[in-house]
Amino acid sequence: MDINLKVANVIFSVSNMDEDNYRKLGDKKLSILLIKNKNWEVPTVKVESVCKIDDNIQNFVDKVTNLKNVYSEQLYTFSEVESGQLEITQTYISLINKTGLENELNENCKWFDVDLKELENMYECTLKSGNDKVLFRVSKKLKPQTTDRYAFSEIGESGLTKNNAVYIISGFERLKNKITYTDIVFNMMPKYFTLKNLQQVFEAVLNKKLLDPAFRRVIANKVVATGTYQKGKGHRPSELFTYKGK
Amino acid sequence: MDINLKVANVIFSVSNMDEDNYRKLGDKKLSILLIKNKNWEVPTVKVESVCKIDDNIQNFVDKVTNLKNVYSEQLYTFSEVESGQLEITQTYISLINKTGLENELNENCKWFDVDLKELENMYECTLKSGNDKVLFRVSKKLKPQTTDRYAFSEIGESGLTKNNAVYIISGFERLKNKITYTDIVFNMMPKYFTLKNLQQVFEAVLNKKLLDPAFRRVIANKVVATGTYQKGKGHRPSELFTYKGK
DNA sequence: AATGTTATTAACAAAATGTTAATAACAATA
DNA sequence: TATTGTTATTAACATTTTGTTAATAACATT
Repeated sequence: MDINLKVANVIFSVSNMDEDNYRKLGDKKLSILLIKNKNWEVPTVKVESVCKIDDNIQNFVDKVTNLKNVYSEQLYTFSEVESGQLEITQTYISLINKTGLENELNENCKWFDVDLKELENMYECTLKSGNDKVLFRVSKKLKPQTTDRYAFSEIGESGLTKNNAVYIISGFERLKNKITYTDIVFNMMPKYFTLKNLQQVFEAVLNKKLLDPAFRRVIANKVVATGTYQKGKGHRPSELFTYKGK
Repeated sequence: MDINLKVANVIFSVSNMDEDNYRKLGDKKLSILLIKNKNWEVPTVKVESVCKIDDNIQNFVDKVTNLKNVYSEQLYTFSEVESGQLEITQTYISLINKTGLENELNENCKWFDVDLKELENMYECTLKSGNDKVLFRVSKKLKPQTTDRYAFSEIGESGLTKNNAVYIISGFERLKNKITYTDIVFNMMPKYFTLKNLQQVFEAVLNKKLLDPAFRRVIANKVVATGTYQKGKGHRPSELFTYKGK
C-alpha cells in the first residue's frame, strides 16, 4: 500500500533560565529543539528507504544534534488521511544533555525554553528562544483510548502546525509520567551534577516546587556522591553527584 | 512508499481458573484472545484502505469480539524488513470483560489462560485453552530505548511467531505498569464485583499475592459500595462494588 | 446450635513522606 | 580577622501511607 511515512522527534533537554524570566520554580527550564524550515517545527524526516524505523532513529538524532548514543523512545504513531493519501507519522522523544553543545547543532536548529501552563482542560505552551517565540494551546485528553485526542487552537504567530503541537504535548506528558518511576531524567543531566540541579529539573518537568529534604531522600538511592564540590559560588558549595546506574 | 501495514491487537480479559490448575495467587487468571488460522495467533488485520488507524481499531475489535466500546490503547509500532519490503505492524492492547461473551466470539477465536513466570532475564509464558497449549519465552528488555529489544526462543509446539510473542509480552508489561497508577483494570471488570475479585485481578496481573486490608485501603476511593451482597456462598457474603469513575 | 469458611475491619507496627528549623560552608565585605 | 549574606545539608519531628496480625461478622452446612 502506498503510504507517506514520516518520523518526528521531540528532543528535550534542560536549560538555564533567562535572567529576565525568573520564576519561583528555580533556575532550570525544560527546553526543546526546533528546526527552522519555513516556520519552526519539530525535527521530522520522510522515510524514503526500506529500514527498521527504530534502528534509524539514532542516525536521525545524530544528524540534527551531532550526538551519539542519545536516549530515545517511541511515543505514538499518528495517522491521518490527506487528500486520499495515508500519512503515518511515527513519533519519538529523545532526552539529551545539551550543555556545551551549542556549536555542534545544525545551523537551522535552536533550543527553545518551554513554559507550560497547565489549565483545567488544556495546556498553554510558550516556546522561546531569543526573539523567536511560539505560542500554542492543546486541550487535554478527550478520548484517552486513542491518540487522536487533542483539540487545538493557535494563538498569535505560532507557526507550529497542529500536529507538531500535539507531538510536543504528548512528549511532555510522557516525560512527566515517567520521570517519577524511571531513571530517564539522567539522560538530560551532565555526568556530574548537584542535587539541587537535579531537583530543579524535576521541578521544571513536574511544574511544581519540591521540598529539599523530601526530594533528597527519594533520589538518594539513585545517585552516588563524588566527594568533590562546586567552587566560587559565594556560599556553601554543593557536592557533586553522579548517576548510580542500575 | 510501498509499505505492508498491519494492525495487531492483544486482547486481555480475566478468567476463572481451571479447577485442575489451582494456585495460591487466587482463582482469577489473566486471559488473552487468540485466533486460529494455520496456528494460533494474535488477531491481526492487514490495512488495505486509506483510514486513520486509531479510528478503526474499534471496528476491528468489534469484528473479533462482537463488542462495542472496548477500551483500546496503542502499544507500539514495530517495523521490519521482509525481503526488501517494509512491514509495519501497529499494535494495540484492548481490555474487556469477557464474562458471558463465550457465544458471541467468532468461531475461530478462543480465550487462553495466561500463566507467566517471570525469571531473571526472561518471561516464560504458557497459554492454555482446553487442550490447546502455547508455550514461549521472551527475554526481558535489552535496549529499553527501542522496541526492538527482545530475544526469543520457542519451546515445543508453540505455533506462535516471534512477533506475536513480543506483542503479548509488551502488552502484558504495559498492563502491569499501568494497573497501579491508572484505572484501566475496571475495563476488565463486570459492572458489579466484589473487592476480592478485583484484588484477584490485580494479583493475576502483578503476579503476587496482596494483603486484604492494604489492598482495600488503596482501592477504596475508586469504588462505591452498592449495599447488595453475593448469595449462597456458604460463608459471609461479599458486598458488591462498582467503579466510581473519575 | 455448632462448625467451616470467607469477608471485613480494628488495631497496631513500620516505612515513607511532609515540614520546619538548625547547622555548615563558602565569598564578599567591613 | 570577624561579620554578613547566601545556599547546602541534615536533624528532628509530624503526618500519612502501607504492612501485618488478629479479632469479629455473616452465611451455608451439618
